[in-house]
Amino acid sequence: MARRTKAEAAATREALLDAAEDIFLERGVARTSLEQIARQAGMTRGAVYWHFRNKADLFRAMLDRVRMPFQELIDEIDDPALDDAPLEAIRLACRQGLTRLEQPRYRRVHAILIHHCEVFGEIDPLAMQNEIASESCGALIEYFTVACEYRLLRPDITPELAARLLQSSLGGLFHDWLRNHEHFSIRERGMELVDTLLKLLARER
Amino acid sequence: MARRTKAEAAATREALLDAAEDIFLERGVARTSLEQIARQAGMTRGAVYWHFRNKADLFRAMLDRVRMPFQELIDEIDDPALDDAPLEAIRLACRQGLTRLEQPRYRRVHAILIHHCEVFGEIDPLAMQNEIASESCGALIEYFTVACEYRLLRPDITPELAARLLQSSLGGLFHDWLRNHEHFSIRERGMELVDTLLKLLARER
DNA sequence: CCACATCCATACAGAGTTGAATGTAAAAAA
DNA sequence: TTTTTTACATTCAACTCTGTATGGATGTGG
Repeated sequence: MARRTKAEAAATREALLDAAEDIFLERGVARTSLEQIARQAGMTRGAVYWHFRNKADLFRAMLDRVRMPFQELIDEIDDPALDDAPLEAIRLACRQGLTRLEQPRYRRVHAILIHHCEVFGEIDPLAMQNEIASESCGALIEYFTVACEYRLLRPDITPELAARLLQSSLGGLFHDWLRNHEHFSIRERGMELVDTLLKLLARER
Repeated sequence: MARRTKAEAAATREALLDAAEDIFLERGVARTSLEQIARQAGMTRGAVYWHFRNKADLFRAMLDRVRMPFQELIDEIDDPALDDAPLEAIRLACRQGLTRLEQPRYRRVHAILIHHCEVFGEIDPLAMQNEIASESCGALIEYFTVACEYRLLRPDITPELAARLLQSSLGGLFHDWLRNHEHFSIRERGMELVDTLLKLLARER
């Protein structure tokens, strides 16, 4: 086989990651060999070992394609009016995140991370999930705290409790949806949850 | 090695299942060999293959030790007054389930099922999770429907929405707790969620 | 007390996977 | 153009795990 152009090489790298997503999702991470990934991409294991040190390295690269920090979601909305409307900011951030999750790549990679991989090598998916969860929960608490200071919350609800409620609800819904995404739309049902929860948590007026 | 007494044989079977829980939880299902399980139990693979057909069979046996259907939780409470107080029935059933989850064996096996195993052989953990989820959600909807007929719910909340909200919240909390159970008590925080949600969902009076 | 079934250890063959070594043709650098 | 590097394919040795076959000692039923 001949050497490829730089662009072609980058393309095979992406093809390998695509193939990994496919087979990881189908058979689970542990039970797929690098040979299967290579063949799915029309390559051999030589290509895999050229682009990645081993399976853990490939896995990390796969995850790197779908990072999504919470603050970034807020920034994307980019509406200065949201500084004075924390509950609306939460609502829009959730909408932004839920919408992005509907992109096939995001859904598939998260499904792999949560449902189709165990601890292996230097990779600890549970630690990654913990990072994501605690980061998003921390951001939620901040916004709910502002909402509390603005007297937007019911007086018997603390910001921490509100944040935990919302985060648990979305987390549970997220897990259910990842198990069978064809049954419902995560964006629709997620926003249904968010809207009702925010309505219930908000001070009556 | 000599043949053991019937009771001794049953004990080694349990010891093998205990050992499997230990190592499955530590290294994940896929990466633990039957040899490791046997050695952890002080046996060899011969014992494993005598008591179980293969790893999938052993896995099933491990799960069989912790079945917990929703209706059974209600029955355990056994209070006829609950027929007329569906919201209180839900509350107590949740408390019962959350309490049981704090038993180490239940926690560990569910952690394995949800976070430490992929699809393998004839075993599909996602299908099992789906069964559990849909069963409990169905039961919740029934009780919330009764509550709705009794005018116990806010008029803008449907039974389905209430059930989904509660189930998502508990599911999300459950996942978080399984990832790091030493950070908080599932029973306490779970009941906190349940109580606030039921309070928010109930009709004001 | 005898024969047999049971409970487990040991040994073995086979398959699958990994990582590294080596080969190689073309792209890129000189 | 020549040289070097790149981007893979191919091959090989080592390891691990599985399933099964076999053996042996001892409970257990008759």
